Amino acid sequence: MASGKAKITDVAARAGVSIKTVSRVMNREPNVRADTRERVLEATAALGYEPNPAARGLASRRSFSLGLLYENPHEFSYTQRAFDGVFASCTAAGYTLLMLPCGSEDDASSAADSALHLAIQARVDGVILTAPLCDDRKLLGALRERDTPSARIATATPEGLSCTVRAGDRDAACAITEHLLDLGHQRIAFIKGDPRHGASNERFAGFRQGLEARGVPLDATLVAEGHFDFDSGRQAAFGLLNLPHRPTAIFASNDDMAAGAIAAAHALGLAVPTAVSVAGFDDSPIASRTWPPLTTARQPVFEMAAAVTDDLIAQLRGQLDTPRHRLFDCPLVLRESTAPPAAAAKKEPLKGEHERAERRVKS
Amino acid sequence: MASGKAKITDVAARAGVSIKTVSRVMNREPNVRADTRERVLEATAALGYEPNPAARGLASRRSFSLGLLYENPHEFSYTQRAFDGVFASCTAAGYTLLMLPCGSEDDASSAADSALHLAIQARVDGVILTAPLCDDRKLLGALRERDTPSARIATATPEGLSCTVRAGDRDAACAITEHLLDLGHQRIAFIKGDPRHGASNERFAGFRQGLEARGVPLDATLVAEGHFDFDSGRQAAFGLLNLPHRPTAIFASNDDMAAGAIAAAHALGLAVPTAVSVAGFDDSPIASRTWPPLTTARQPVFEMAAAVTDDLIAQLRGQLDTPRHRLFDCPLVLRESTAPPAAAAKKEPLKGEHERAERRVKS
DNA sequence: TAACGTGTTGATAACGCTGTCATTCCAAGC
DNA sequence: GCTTGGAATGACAGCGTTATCAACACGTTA
Repeated sequence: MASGKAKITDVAARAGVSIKTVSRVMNREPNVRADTRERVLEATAALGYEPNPAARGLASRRSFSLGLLYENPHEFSYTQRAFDGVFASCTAAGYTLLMLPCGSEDDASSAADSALHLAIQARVDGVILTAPLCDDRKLLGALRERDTPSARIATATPEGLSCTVRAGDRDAACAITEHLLDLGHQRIAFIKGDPRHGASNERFAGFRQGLEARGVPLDATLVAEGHFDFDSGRQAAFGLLNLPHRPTAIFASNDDMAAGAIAAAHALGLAVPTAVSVAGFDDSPIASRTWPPLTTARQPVFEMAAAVTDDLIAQLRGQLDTPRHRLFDCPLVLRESTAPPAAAAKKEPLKGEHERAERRVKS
Repeated sequence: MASGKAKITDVAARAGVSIKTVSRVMNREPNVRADTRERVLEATAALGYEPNPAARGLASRRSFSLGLLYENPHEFSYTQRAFDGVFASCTAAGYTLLMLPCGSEDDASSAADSALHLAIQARVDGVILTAPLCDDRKLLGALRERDTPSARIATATPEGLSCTVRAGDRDAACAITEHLLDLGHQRIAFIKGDPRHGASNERFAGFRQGLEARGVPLDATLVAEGHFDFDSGRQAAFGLLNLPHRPTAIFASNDDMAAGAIAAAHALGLAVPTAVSVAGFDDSPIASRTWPPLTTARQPVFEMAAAVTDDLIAQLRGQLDTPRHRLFDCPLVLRESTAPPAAAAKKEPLKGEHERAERRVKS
């Protein structure tokens, strides 16, 4: 209730115990009699006592804070969702969280450098790395050298001493591909993601796996490069949709690129999904903001981030002897951007759009 | 170069000075001879010395960190953009930054409480408040009580002891309205924002001002309530576009709602901008990801956040005697979601769309 | 009864830095 | 040469907590 200026000696005096006992209570250490603990808690409440984190950090050589390292994110909502998950776990465990953006534009080495500098300067107890930082060998080596525990989100190498979490990218990409095949699509284009992300390879592998399972050959002309951002998705889709024999479906390996593909289709006067189906990946906020909303696979970023943070904190507390490697499923999310290919699509793509629009007006 | 374990005594020994002199150099204090400073800097570099923030904080009674308080943001990219700006200024000034999300869903009082708790626990030197937290009287009062300096982004009350920054919402909204009027629109609908945000009133005021300047009466049936999020924008637009005598343009008071309005128009088979023009506000990332991309007003969130952070830090350093209140212009961004009203729009809205699409195919 | 173990508590020394104040240095003025 | 004053530097005491280790209380066993 009172001003936040009480210190541990005040609490100790009021509770009639030594400061060490107060410290024990605050840190939930064992071997404190129940009634003593009660008295101390009463005193802390009455005085509005909050331990001074600087003093705690200095004496214990820990900072009780973690750093979340990320590169300038391509898909701008991913970091936010990861942050929310990490923050939730940090708060529950009494840790504070620092977001540590790392310049990326230029070269990857500078990203690693700035990451390190930030982490060292902030003296965090551990860091959480998002893709593609989590697979940067130089950065990982430097962290190991400094004995900074780390956890990795969406890594390509789910192994080693640090806890990791990743999504079942391959299976989900395979499921999306099969969904498109089930709808009757035979010419399915794929837009790859940033090759530095481990997920990119996995998703492409899932796409190929899905085709193979159905005996549909991979057409290399229908595979385009992208970088997980809207513009690269739009560019790639323009190229694909201008092909002499264009695809009836585009599977972009994330939602931001899928949104770009939709924009490209619109710009070309091709209705989605009537003339061309589009699928994404992640179920990020933009997936439900496009028109039509995107069929995608839901990557549970919040849950993944929270889980791996729990693991890292457990590791810091010595409650985890061997690192844990988690895998989360990405359930298919069916929305309106995918549909069976129109038989007449190649000849009169606009017919479908017109009919569809009319059908919906005043709905 | 070396391990990050060097302490100030090591540096002092190597440089042949006292620890106090090292401290002076590290803190850029005056009255250190140039060659002494050089020797110290050489030693810090050689030893890879990084001051221990906990010890610094304990001794100086400062944390060298700021907190960025925000509510569960309606428009998910705003916080990220603000964060980037605040972070840039913090880094430049040697401060670290804590993001402090405050639960909001339920009641506003709990948001203020959780905000306070976070800020106190983290012992930040100051906090930066985003809307609508920045106008929460209870929160502001509690901060003042605890002598926690604050800065406010997008406040409705640009006054008082804390530095503030806001956008010229009214003027920009007026400019957008005039843009629509200039295109020939007479029936312009407006979707209001979350009433707890000061910007909501300002933008609505700007809309009315624009109409008034041109002598167009305000039609109350064309004003809908929204909450700055996609869904409320879509809902509101559905209502407006289903009106017997529907508007030819919709001005949504932020981009997320405008994206919702576009989705509603698409769902009703109304082409944008041929059958209905849509304008947003903010120029957030989604503004360039919709189809068609949004005409909007660019709110320079990064610059605003960076500027107010600079001001707060200057205040903390005692370099600013009276609080500074900044105002940033929001330039109009013309994209493809606005166009002159189609003469035939009311009778055959789909005609325009069809033609437009055909004209664009293979472009 | 004495010795022992276990659970509980406290006295005191760090932790690595900054603030305060004393001291030294050195050039300028008499 | 001696004094003076401001610039440069250092000695040392905290800052508020945790860690270490000693001390104590109390029930159990020999």
